Amino acid sequence: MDAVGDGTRRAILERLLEHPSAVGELAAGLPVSRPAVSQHLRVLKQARLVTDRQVGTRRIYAVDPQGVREVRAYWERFWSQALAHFKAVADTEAEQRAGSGHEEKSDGDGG
Amino acid sequence: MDAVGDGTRRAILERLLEHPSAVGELAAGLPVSRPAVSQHLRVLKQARLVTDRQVGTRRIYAVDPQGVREVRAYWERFWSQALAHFKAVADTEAEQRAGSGHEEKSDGDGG
DNA sequence: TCTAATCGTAAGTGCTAACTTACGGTAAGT
DNA sequence: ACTTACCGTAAGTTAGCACTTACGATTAGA
Repeated sequence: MDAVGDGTRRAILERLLEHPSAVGELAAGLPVSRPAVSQHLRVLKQARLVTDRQVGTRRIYAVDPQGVREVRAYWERFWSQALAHFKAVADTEAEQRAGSGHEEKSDGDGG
Repeated sequence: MDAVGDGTRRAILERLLEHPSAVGELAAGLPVSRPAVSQHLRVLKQARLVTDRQVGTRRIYAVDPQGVREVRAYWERFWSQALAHFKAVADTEAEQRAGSGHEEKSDGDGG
């Protein structure tokens, strides 16, 4: 969750989705230093979103599809429950109104 | 995204999913002050996750199911693409492995 | 108009985390 | 063994955010 909350980490994830990469390669394509990327990768690794393996002096990071599925499932469940709950309540309230019209109000605030 | 990244905001959303509430009511059930809730509601409103309407001196906030659907769709698309992309790449690499090894290329960075 | 109730906003504070520089460690080549 | 390449981590700095207190604005009632 926190893992995908940061923009840089999402950029890293996007890169890794295309193909596994070493830390230096990732840093070269991002506006942050190599240690910063390394630290982000640590967070992603703790979140089980990436895996790493050593190849010579380099460390290749790759997306862990299993972790992606888990995070995705978590959020899908969250949103689904949210919508389901809302739908149920809206339905109950509609019955309670029993004939009263439902109106969506717009705040009209421009920003 | 940022909107649901904070725990307090998620708590507010959970409360609002049960039924629309005024700011004071929300604050009374949370361990933060009323202004804090008000600021969180501002973020949720900017994210189109809640709507508000004035009732007397009170302001009633409610979940905007349309916004919830949009945010949900955004993330579902994100994760789906991620998994789809990964699957495609994994498949391609599997074919490549069938004939030759896959080697990561290095490009010297200036440091 | 005066008072009570409710809310948003401004100003200021504390904590988290993202970032950089500096350093040490490991692997490969000569 | 020496050098080069690549990386993770520690230490320190800085920016952002969540929170609180203080204040002004709006609405309802007498």
